[in-house]
Amino acid sequence: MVGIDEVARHAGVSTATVSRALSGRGRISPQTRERVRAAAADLGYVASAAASSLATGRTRNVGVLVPLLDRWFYSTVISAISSRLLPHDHDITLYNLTEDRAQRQRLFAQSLRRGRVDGVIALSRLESDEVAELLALDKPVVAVGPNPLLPALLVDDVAVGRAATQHLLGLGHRDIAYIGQSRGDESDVPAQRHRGFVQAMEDAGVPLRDELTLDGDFTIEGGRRVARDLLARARPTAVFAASDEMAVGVLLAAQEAELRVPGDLSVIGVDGHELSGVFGLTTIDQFPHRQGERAAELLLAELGEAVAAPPASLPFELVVRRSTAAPASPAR
Amino acid sequence: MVGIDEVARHAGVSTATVSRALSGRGRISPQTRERVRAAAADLGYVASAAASSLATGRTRNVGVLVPLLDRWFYSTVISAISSRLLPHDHDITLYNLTEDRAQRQRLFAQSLRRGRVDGVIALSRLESDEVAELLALDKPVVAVGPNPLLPALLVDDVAVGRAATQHLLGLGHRDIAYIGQSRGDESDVPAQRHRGFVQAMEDAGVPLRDELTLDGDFTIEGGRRVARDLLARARPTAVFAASDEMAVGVLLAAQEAELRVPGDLSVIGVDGHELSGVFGLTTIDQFPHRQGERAAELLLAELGEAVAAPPASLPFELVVRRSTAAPASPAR
DNA sequence: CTGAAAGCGCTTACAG
DNA sequence: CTGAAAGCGCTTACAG
Repeated sequence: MVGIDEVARHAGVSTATVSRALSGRGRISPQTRERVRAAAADLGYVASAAASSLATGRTRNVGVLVPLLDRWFYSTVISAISSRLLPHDHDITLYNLTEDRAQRQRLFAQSLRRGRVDGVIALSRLESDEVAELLALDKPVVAVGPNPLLPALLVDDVAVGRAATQHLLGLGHRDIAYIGQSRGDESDVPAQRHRGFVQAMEDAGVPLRDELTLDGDFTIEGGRRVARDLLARARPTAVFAASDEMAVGVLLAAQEAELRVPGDLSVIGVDGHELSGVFGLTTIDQFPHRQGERAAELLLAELGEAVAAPPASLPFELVVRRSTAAPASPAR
Repeated sequence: MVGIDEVARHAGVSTATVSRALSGRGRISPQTRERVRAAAADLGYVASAAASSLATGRTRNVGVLVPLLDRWFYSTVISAISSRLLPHDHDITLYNLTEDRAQRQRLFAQSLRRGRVDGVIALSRLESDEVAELLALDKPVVAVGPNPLLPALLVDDVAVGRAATQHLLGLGHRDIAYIGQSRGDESDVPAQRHRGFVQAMEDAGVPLRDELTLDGDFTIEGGRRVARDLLARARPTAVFAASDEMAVGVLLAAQEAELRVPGDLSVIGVDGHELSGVFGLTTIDQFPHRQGERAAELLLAELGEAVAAPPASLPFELVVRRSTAAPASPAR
């Protein structure tokens, strides 16, 4: 690889001048700048990342902490982050956080402290000691999704749960089952969506029934399994699944049970997952791509690379497709 | 961040000794090593990536070139790469290659030449000028999937196509439709799978019928659209879709057409996509997770971080589920 | 506007 | 086994 000295020699200037010409920092005459640029282009010179980051303290690299790389939501967000960072010439290094505490410990104690990143975007939910280590880095951090103690980009998931439920209530449903996830604490996304469900039901004066609240672990299979059980023993007219993947599972279970959707059963999900379109699933879209873009913009702003976007809660939107309709009127 | 000087002072040694004690390179007395380690641990010292990579020329970082981050196959492979690299203390920086030629150009001409990576894993198909720039880096490169001119990890996709077709032929099918993708050159995965299909049909002496060879663009929607058309005008007893996503689309189209699977129509896909299990789809699993692991291992070997795995073609395997069966015997 | 020189924080021959 | 010192390739006050 050609270094800055060679460029300096070719352009007949000092390395200081080369650096200034190429970085745009500091005053320099237009002619000199051009001469240097030409020489650099000729030689195919690109400044070494290690050397310039050692000299400046900046890496132009962002760390992204992700729990599961091969999940649609996360890969969509990462893709969006990448697309926003690229124009600002920032790279992404990916840190896959497993459940393995020791491994995570090493990530925070070692990897992140090597100074390889200028800032961090956390898609993973972090433990409080991890948050402490992260903040000790003294670098900008942006979280996507609830992450106590960290500046986070949030969707109002209580409102999301309410909106989904109100859609069903508005269609005339009263026997509504809820499929979510019970473990995790109160600030979790699943818990928030459930709270919205409860609020909407209570507001509508519809009594909650325990046997219609289920745990589907946020996968297609989980949704299907739970719905299979449910439909074998109860006949709700509608199901609100707290994720599109679970909702697709419900659709499959309904089909197995020979129930028509939405004739016999309405189903609504949450996410705006790519599968929701395929299955004609009504959903609350939470625009994960936009979440990634916003996270990247926020971080760039904190890094002084862009102007700060106005802080705002993340948007969501009801997308009505063919999986929801008014309940069949009872035989009269 | 605390630097090496501080550790040296605390341990009462020179920075050279600290470096040796921590890196394990060079001879050092056990006592000194321990003293240094203790001091480093106390102070929470971690060597700066920029400084040590400037000094050694090694970054302990691997670049991964990916065409589409939010596609199951790629995110699965990346996840596997990450899991293999982590134990060797190597990070991943992600380069998302879009279709935008100018952007790609900048990636190869600038980003990759900054010296931020020790090697590259290419999941994207590269143009020949891009390959040239990549090789000019003079760093280890491993490609996953066909990539002319690059050392590549390959599944024998002709054999895959043959295996899928032979499964259907073996069940007694003769009217077999093929859904793939026609654009792209001969070394492409789609073209290879198609060749396998053709070979198996010819070997079995079953004439090929043009009207049963279709283009489904490798998405669920594409597979569905094409299968809808197909089933409206022809009645193959089986469909071989060159990807699981297209095969799922076929399943959905069959359902719309009120055809039973496998009673009226057998369907086989390729990939081992997570959806194949959900839909009971017979498929040829190509173990993408293993592909990522192998790619990482190969690269680590070239970087001198591990012993070379024996080079071998990547495995695949027929997974029979409930979407394939013998054709219904014609009414007698 | 430009250059000489110090400095960023490590690593590693070289000497001892 | 250990240390002093040079060097990795940039950037940036400081002087002029």
